[in-house]
Amino acid sequence: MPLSHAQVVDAARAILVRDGLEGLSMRRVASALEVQPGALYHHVPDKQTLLAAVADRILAGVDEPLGRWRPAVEAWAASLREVLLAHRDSAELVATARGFRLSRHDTTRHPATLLAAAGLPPEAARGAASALLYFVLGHCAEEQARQDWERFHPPGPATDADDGFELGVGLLLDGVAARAGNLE
Amino acid sequence: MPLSHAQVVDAARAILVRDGLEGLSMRRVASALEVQPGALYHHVPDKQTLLAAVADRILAGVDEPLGRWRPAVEAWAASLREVLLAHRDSAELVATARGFRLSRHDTTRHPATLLAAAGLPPEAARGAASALLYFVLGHCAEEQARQDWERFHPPGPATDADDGFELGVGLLLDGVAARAGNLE
DNA sequence: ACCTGAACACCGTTCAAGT
DNA sequence: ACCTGAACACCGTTCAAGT
Repeated sequence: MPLSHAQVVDAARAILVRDGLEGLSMRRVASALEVQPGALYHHVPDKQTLLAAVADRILAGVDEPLGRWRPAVEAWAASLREVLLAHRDSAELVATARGFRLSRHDTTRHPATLLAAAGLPPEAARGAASALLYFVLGHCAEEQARQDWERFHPPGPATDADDGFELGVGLLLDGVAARAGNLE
Repeated sequence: MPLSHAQVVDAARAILVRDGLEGLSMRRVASALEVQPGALYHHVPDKQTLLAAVADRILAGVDEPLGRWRPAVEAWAASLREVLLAHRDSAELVATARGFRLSRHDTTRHPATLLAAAGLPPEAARGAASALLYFVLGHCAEEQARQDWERFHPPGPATDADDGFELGVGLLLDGVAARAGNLE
């Protein structure tokens, strides 16, 4: 039975979760699938595209809640964070993959829609959704870098990551509320 | 005349600006200095530490403006963006180097001080400063990824990056204003 | 102390040859 | 079409040996 594209992406995702981003090499994906490295290139054009596919697969698990704009956006942000924290190093992976411009997944589409419904002009809604995404990625990358660090080093001083997360989202949404016409 | 730590960091920074982050290898730094790769390890323990030193050197150029909190924080954010945009791929470099936890530079110290003076409790001031940093890094990483892309591909649809930047900073600072006691 | 020369254990990617 | 085997052009890092 020949290898499929989905199997390659899945194997890569499994290695990411087990060994982290720095352990995710084409050769290790190949060896996990018991295949020669060159065989991967029948299913994926290069490593960048494979990483983008892994990022898309992870992001596919993010909820797209509806309802009153503020709780819905807060739930979206919380779901994004939850999905990222469930996959080691995925915040950095997603940030990196965004740079390649090879993603199919449009991460900001849903929050931008919610913010436009709140009364923000389309341009501002997209901008605010991007700002939210940057904050969540930056915050989760920091959390995951700390987790990676503490795999091999003694834990540093405890910090409440949840509080910091809610603060950042809250500040941005307060800013939105101040500018949005429709406060329902 | 023997090589110095500063020369190694400078050579690395020059290669970053010319060739980008993916072109920045220990072997290229060595060959720019007309030295064998192994020679670098007398001045730097490993590549991660070198990257962190380059990031610190770049961030040393960021202004630390004083005065009324809101214009001062806006000026800090604008200066950070300016410094990042002047060094190819530096937003991604700084984000990556932060993950190593090898930096001497405390990027959020100054804005956190300004925000505390604005009336935010110390914990919230640090959180808001981090949120600002995440936004600036994310926004600049996106700008620089686009610049890298357009080195070899036709330009995509024009977007106004300045507007997006001011929007993000404005949303966060509106949120701060809503929570800060001292509005001077 | 500082550097060379050479090696070690890896990378991503390509490609003729086989089935 | 799909994979193997083998190669190519790179990596980061280490270390005996020289000065």
